[in-house]
Amino acid sequence: MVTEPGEEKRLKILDATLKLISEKGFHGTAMSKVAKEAGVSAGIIYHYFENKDELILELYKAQKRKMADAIYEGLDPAQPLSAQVRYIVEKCFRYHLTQPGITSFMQQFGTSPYFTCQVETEMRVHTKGITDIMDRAQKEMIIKDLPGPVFGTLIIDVASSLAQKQAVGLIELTDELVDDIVDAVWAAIRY
Amino acid sequence: MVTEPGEEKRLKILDATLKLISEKGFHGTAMSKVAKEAGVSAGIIYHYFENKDELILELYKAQKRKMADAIYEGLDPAQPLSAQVRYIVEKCFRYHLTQPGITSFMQQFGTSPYFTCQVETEMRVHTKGITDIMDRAQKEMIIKDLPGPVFGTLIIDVASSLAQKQAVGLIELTDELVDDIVDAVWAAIRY
Amino acid sequence: MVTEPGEEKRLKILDATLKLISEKGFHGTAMSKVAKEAGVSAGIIYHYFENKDELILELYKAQKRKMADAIYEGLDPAQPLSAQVRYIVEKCFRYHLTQPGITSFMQQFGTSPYFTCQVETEMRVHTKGITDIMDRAQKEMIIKDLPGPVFGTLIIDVASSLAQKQAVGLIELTDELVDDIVDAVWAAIRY
Amino acid sequence: MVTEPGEEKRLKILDATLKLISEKGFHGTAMSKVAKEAGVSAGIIYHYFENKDELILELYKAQKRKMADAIYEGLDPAQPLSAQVRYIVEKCFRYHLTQPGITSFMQQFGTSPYFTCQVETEMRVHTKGITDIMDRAQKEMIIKDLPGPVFGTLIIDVASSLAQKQAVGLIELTDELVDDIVDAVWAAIRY
DNA sequence: AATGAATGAGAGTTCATTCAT
DNA sequence: CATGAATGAACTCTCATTCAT
Repeated sequence: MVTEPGEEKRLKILDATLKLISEKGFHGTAMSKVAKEAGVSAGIIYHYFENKDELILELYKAQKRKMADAIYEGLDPAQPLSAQVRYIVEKCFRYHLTQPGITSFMQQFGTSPYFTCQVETEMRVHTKGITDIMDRAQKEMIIKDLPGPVFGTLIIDVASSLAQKQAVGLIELTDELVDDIVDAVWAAIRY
Repeated sequence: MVTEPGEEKRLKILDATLKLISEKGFHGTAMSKVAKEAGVSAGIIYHYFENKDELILELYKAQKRKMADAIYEGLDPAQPLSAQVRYIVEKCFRYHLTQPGITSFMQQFGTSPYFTCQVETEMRVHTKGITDIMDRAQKEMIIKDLPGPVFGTLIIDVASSLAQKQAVGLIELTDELVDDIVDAVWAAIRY
Repeated sequence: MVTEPGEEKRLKILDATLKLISEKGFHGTAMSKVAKEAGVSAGIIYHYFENKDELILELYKAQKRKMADAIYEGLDPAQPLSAQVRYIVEKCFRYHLTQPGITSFMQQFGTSPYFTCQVETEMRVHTKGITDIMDRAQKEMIIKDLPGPVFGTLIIDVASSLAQKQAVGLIELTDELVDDIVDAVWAAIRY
Repeated sequence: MVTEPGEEKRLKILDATLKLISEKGFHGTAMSKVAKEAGVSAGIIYHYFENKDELILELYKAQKRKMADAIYEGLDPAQPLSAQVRYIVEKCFRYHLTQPGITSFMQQFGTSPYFTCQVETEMRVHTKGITDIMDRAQKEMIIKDLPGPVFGTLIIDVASSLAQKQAVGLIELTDELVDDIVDAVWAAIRY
């Protein structure tokens, strides 16, 4: 058994929440709808999560972790740092563009009153793999001397903003365009 | 009289909505609270706005217009285009950083299901002053050949993302840092 | 107009609450049932009372006041103190015996976690007319030197206990029996 | 073994119920909390008790029995009847004053819709030891000619009322005060 | 005998919206 | 124009009870 039976249900609830919030927003996502979407009873959600806020917070943390892992995955430490940073930027863009649901949720969370300094600080443990590379690139004067969150904005927030604009039909992000944007972001952050 | 008495009340309602949503989010902003904050009765809101969604939409449009006007204001057509574009970028940053309430609302709107291609297209009339400059700068190969919304992301969304991170205490944006970031953004968009 | 229209609805809600709690208990009295019994919508209750606890508390205070007034009413200050005390005891018994609903509610409240020292202390203002007589009777050595709450128990709690036993059919309180019990209580408290 | 293993668990459930209801009331006492307090699973309660109402009823009966036994215990049949009655009154007061949890539960039960003529009639078997003495005292004209439940009220309900007032801090029942109250009650019931 | 995850009805409460005044 | 009491559907959350294990 890889996942216990309880864990599986927990995941179904998180998935349903992600789907609904990305489609209907926080306000449009009732717990009863989450239950229905997840195929569970309304009451059981409270067995796994203290309340709606906690459920949303847990979802955010899980997705942030997952994103960090996905971006870090495939990184070749043997490569020069500049290549590693570019890899991160590109991976970040691909990640968001291919998963509009996750992007939508993360953006809503990040712009809502849920988003606090504390939560973000807690997440640093999981993004350490990436921030370490950025820090080293900074010391080696490969990228600019800017605070970490600024890189976060230039990379993650730009990627997710664009992903959402694509989702609503404001732009079409072809592979070439993505390449150009990655180049632009690279130009922004390189020393 | 510059504003009619009715118009004044309308504005008070919009201001109250902006304040509450920026602080408490869509969910935490009840119409009754908007009324109380605006110092009007609950019923009268429906005289000025069809319903809550329409109120929020109107607020978004009004703020978008205001922002476009504020950024366009002071632009010197006599200056070289590159200077004008830099001016826009800088103005945009200052605008968001000094008005966290507006930024918070705009971001919440922009990441919510309210945000649609249609609304955004409607707004183009008001941002024309700015987009025209960007278009001309593009033709003169001062800035990259990227779709308009990409510039929108690199400038507006980056500015508002950073403004919000500052609001929750994740970064402190000193004047020098803002200059550096404007430089970085300029590096991203320049040809 | 003796009562404003809003006050009238408030009273209907309080009456409905009294009736239902006396019949079904706190647990068996849902807000929706109160609304139905009062002939109002579920939501409006929260316009008059902050929440269920507050509604119940208000009901208690109102009934306590009403009871104190009813018992005090008709008291002849010209009569000797001993007659006045006996009058109080008797009135108290009659009051509870003729209004089993009120008695049931008051008893449930008084034995529940709602009942606190603070609430009871607040009520002293309204029972002052009665407690003053008791105090004077005590000074004149007409009744025993016992703390006020002990008299409260011997008179009010005994009366309500008996009223409830009658309500469930455990005793039948004829007029003569009530007279005998009043005599017994008088024997308990007299000097 | 005095108690079988099953009986022991049954008692733990009853004890937990008593504790929680005395502290939080019927409403604030969920079966899951009873289970946790008793250190058993939620499901097993239904092996010992048909449902929550039955559990509460059983608890009441058990406590009523226990109280009757405790009060009867130590009674010396060789003593004159008047002394025996006084002994009962005093024991009753001490019992309630020293066990506020039991008193609180019994009072809540006695004032709730659980309390019926039938339940009370059933309990007569267990209080027979006491009621017999009262009956004999009545025949010998030591105490007044009042129905049994009236004595119940004057003794038990007065005792529990006072115990609760002490529990919430409305009075402090010193030994001397208790003696005085017992005297008062005796004055009420004696012929 | 024992567990505790699961159910689902129903609780308290909120809130967008209406409408008599 | 303006009020705010009133509505009632919908929300979050709880809990007595069941049942597969």
